[in-house]
Amino acid sequence: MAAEAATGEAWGDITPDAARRLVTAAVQAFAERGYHATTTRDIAGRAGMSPAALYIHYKTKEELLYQISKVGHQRSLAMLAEARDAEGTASERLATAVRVFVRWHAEHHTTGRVVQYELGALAADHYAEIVGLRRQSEEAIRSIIEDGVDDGEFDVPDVSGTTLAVLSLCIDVARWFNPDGRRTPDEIGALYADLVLRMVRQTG
Amino acid sequence: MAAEAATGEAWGDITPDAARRLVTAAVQAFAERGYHATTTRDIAGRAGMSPAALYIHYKTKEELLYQISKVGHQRSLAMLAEARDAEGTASERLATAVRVFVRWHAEHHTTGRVVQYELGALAADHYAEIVGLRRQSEEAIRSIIEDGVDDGEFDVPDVSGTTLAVLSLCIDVARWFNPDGRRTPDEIGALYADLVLRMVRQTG
DNA sequence: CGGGAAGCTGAGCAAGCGCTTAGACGCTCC
DNA sequence: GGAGCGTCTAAGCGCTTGCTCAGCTTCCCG
Repeated sequence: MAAEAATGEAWGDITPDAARRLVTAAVQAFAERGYHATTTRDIAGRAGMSPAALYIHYKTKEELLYQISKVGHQRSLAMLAEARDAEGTASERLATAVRVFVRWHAEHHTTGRVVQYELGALAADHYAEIVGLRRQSEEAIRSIIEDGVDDGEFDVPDVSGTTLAVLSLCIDVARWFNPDGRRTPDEIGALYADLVLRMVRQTG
Repeated sequence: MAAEAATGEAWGDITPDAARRLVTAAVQAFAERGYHATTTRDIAGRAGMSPAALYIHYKTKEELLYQISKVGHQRSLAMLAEARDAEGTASERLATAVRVFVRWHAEHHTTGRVVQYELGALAADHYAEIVGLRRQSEEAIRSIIEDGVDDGEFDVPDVSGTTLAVLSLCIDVARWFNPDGRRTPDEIGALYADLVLRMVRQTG
């Protein structure tokens, strides 16, 4: 319910209405079963239309995945870039980046699952484009960590390895997060921000 | 090459020869394309036989996935349980657990990808069995962290949340690890053991 | 040498797939 | 009022899928 509301909410700016219904239906189906196990008949059915209607709005099933993947990655990148460019110390900016990124992957864990784990089903040219967006996200995190090292706030022997680990930790939230579980997205965001700061800060 | 050798090596005790070839072929195919996108014809072809020969050794395609998943999870659990039961401080045992677990997910990243990310394709009863093994793995990590807290070595406000984060961090290595990349499995294991200790240790 | 199990193949079946087509509906605009 | 357009459906095409089966070979055991 909350999850479904969130799924819909994130795609509010897609028009016409039928196209938006198709995208949200596809997100849910892809997240539950995976791209390859999802049929176009299933997507159309969830959106309340016949199988053929899908092809009026999207040329192929893969184009639906591309749309979802592109929008999701653009949003991720925007969040991380905003945290990087904000005022404040490197610790504050890193904590914000992790908190926001993790919270998004928990709240929108269906979208996150598709965005992060169904990349391999994209066509070659679409895949290349998405990989570009991912590299920019990685650069945003790395840049904050480098600032912290330069300022003497952080003690990080392996900057790119730690960047990878931080991103990996945040992303994997989409895989295991359960909306019926004990923790809210806010709580997980706060916990992870704390854990990441411990990973990079000057040791005692 | 190294990766393929590792893929084969991990399944050395399966007989007869044809069954082992099928399993290693299935691991590679599932890891590359995912379970649903892999055809039984592809698996049989990689193992050097006709599509029909697969069904002499395994009743269904899902049974192949189950076999891979079960053996992989049993090995994971054995590694973590051994680290839990070893001599030494909680710090030493946690570092060993992470180092070994991460190294395995890097060395056997094809197997790891299948084991960790294709669970959802298992039949309901097989899935339930695997979930039991996963819970035991989680308990092993949690137990080491609890020991560290009791001994005053660790400062962990949220034990189960941190346990989840540690496991998640290790598991996700299978997703991003690239054998042609700069880092060896040993190096990643050492880096991650250090990062995890920083997450749990008393802050100075 | 003979018989039966085990391993394997070529051919193919039923079902389900992504996607297309022909045609009908309702809307706007002149 | 009817032409034109965007939206949608029922039907179905061509293909691939997981899986089966009759029959062939190979090898062990007496």
